[in-house]
Amino acid sequence: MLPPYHRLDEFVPLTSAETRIAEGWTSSQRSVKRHHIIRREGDQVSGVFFLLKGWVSSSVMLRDGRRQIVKVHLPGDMLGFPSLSLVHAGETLEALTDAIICPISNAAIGKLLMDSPRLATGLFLSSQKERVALMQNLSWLGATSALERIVAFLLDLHDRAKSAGVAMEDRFEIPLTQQQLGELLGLTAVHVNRTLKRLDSSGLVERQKALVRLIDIAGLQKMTANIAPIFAEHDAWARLESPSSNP
Amino acid sequence: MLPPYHRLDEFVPLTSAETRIAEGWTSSQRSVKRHHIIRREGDQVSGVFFLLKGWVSSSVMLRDGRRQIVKVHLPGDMLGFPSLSLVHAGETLEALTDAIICPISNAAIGKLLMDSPRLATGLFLSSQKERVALMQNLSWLGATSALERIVAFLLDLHDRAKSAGVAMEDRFEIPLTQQQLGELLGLTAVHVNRTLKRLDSSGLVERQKALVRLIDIAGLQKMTANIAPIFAEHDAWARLESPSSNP
DNA sequence: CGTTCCATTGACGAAGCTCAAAAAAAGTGG
DNA sequence: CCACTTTTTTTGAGCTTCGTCAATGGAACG
Repeated sequence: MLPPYHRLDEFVPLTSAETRIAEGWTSSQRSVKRHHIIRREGDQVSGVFFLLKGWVSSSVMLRDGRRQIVKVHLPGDMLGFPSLSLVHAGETLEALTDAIICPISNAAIGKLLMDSPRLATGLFLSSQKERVALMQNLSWLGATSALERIVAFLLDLHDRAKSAGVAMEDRFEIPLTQQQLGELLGLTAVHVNRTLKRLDSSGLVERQKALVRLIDIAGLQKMTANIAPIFAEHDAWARLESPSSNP
Repeated sequence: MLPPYHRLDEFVPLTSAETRIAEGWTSSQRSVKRHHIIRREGDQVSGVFFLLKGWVSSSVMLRDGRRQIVKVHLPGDMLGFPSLSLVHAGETLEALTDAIICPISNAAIGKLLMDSPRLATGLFLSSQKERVALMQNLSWLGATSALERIVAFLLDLHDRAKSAGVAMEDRFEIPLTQQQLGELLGLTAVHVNRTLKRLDSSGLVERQKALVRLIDIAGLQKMTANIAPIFAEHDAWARLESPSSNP
């Protein structure tokens, strides 16, 4: 059975047969420990994963050892889709916490794309949404200060974590070291630390270990007003009108 | 008829019926002048576009006026797909040169996704490839110097321009102002200028107006050795094995 | 032929990086 | 549960890259 936070029918209502296919993914569950590399950049792409529980990072490595975390995945996310277009994976998937993933083979994805157009459309649109998120992140890295970036990240992640059911109304745990935060935001760990300290002393945020409490969300949002996306309603989505789009 | 540089069957061989659908896209061609805004961020999403001729940029705007160019599109590219997941477009499409685009309606895309699984799979994988490119760009912005970034961009764009048939073996025209280059690479126009001058004087590159000549491609590649993707063969792609994947 | 856009350059300032070290926390084997 | 190691956070000092502001000349364009 799919967890309550699954988002497969976010874009397209599914038939019951299609829902069964999606539920079938969860029949093979794999537990992975924190820090475990689920798939390394360069590995053969044998399929993708559905993230049932836990947090997973997706990152790109540079030859000199630096790396860029490109996405922090939460329960309900699909992992590894970009690499479907490559022979060798272009991203490393690493468990940030103990996690449960459900492997889905290339063949299963291929069959789905051929035989389940509604499900395929859902995955297609969900991938486009990920592209929008990447574009947004790109604009953060390219055009904003460290403080804006960190605040924007906290707010965005908090929203997503709430949707995924892993955050309280005003607080949540972020299983990322400051080093990793830096790799995500394009900053050094030292500068992440200084910026977080500055945030602490502003009184808008409170930290105890990995637990982050957003004391004044409105105040934080004001800080990112300049860099907020102009249009990004996350609650309403286009439907592709088509004669056969209702089950 | 599709231009020779179309890449729709890069991932999946198409049936002749599907090829006809793709060719049908080019039946409605729209000419747009340089600087014309094809679609502005926030506009209703009525469809996508196939870029038949010319260069188009895709950018994200921040409220304070700064903007981030997230992609420079070349002939043969599909434009506007990410926004299919949104009601209001999340990206601005602007013609960098005089261009010819072919509008494709939401309904046509919806029909295609429902009725032409092979074509849909091609679009799906091509979108995943775009995600990989975005991830790569993210790592450039997050973890590299201005010089590395500019050189990496020149090499990457030159490759793509050659594939699209708009570049010679060692030179091509880049219809971007230094301001736009800055918006693409997360730098100020002033710093782009200084860095380009530095490149000039290194003798690896020669510029006359928009015409750029890569004098020593191997030397340039060496400069980006540290930031080159570890795995990124652009000439071999995964096939999703499936009983029905051969026409 | 003036107006506007674009490239170029200089002087200066600031955000963020490097190096280094110490304190705190987390993991580990017995 | 304790000693020990390793990782992570925190802080300081100095430096570099890149940004800001401002001005000039040249090219493009109506």
